[in-house]
Amino acid sequence: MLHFEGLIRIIKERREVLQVTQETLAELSGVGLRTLKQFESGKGNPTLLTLQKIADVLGLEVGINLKKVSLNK
Amino acid sequence: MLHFEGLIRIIKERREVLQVTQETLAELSGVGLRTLKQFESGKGNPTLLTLQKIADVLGLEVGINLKKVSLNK
DNA sequence: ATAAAAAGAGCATTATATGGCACTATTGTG
DNA sequence: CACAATAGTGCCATATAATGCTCTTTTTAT
Repeated sequence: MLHFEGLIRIIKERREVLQVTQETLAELSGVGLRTLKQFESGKGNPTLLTLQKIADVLGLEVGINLKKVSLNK
Repeated sequence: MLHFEGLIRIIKERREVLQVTQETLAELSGVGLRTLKQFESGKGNPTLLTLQKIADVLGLEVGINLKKVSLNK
């Protein structure tokens, strides 16, 4: 499972900025520690609900937007 | 499973704007028709990968952003 | 350099998402 | 209205996400 680099990066950075450990984030969000570790380490394919729970605690929100178009590719 | 109204609305609207049926979107995205139906009807909790596949075909992308702060409430 | 804290990984179990099929309901067009 | 197309649902088998436990690796602080 891979392709979630962007999302993962944002979550990790945000967690670090807020000085929250995986363990604390797991507790606060209600997501299992194992699940969080899996996701942050790039393995795993979380459900939308799991992602939302994590994001929520970090003051983030999951959204869906128009893709930015890059002309050349 | 509920709470994904926003995401669902965007996907449905976008699908309708593009005049794509659920069936076609399912085929194009590689996501099972059943899964797509579940999601759009507000039942279901798709994985991030599933959501990405759907979004991708519609020219959308899943992202995570700072929550907008509402002062009151 | 070492100890403590935090992050990652193997293994096993449980919960749940996926997806096919057949059927029903809703919507839209004549 | 009436028929066709599209959307939603029950049932069910299979795949895989979620989670806990234990252990290893990496990072951080002293």
